Amino acid sequence: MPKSGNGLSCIDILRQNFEYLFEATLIEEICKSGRLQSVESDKVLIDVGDVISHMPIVISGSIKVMTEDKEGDELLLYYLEFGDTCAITLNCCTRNAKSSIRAVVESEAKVIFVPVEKMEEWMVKYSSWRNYVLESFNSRLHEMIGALDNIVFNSMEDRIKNYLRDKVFINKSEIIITSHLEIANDLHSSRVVISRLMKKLEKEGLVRQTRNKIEYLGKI
DNA sequence: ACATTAATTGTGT
DNA sequence: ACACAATTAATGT
Repeated sequence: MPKSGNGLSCIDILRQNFEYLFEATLIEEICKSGRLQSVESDKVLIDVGDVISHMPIVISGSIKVMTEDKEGDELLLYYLEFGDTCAITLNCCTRNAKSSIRAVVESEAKVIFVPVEKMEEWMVKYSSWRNYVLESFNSRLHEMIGALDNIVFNSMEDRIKNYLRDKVFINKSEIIITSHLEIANDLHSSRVVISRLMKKLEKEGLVRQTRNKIEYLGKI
């Protein structure tokens, strides 16, 4: 029994948002096989090592995707927003491999979960689906390349700035609720380094901060 | 309202 | 990187 949150059925939401992207028959199929779910913040949708049985399509809210190394340190890869789907999931599930990523809900989201078998079936059957999947694969890849050269070529200070800017954008709020420790985990750094740099950014007037809250004062 | 505790943040070495 | 101090939020009495 899928919760739709605001009383809209799955098919209404799909029609509303994907009308011009998918043909009507495909929308019906997605509705039949997929299940719509509202998920609260911090819920872990997919964890490292999980076997993927469903792929997510994000309707609203945002989802944070990261990897984890063997010491348990994380690295933020990219965010998923409206209309996005997770490319790595696609890769994993078609070959029935285990997930190398973790997906956590960043801000309360509505997500449609589609079983893997259907994905493949639709890839052949609907060109709109094929395009959607390939397109999404492509943009995820570009985001990851962006994240990579951010890491390689930018200083930690710039990485924090980018991180804050992204978070403001993704949550559509200048107010960021998070701790220095969380930022450190996301950026694969240490808490002390983040605290020092955040203090500096505060002095420069880019942010104002109180405990667990950062107010972004720069341009977006 | 106050004291206790836990978590977060700041700083010096 | 580590240790510790300072600050703040949460909780119980």
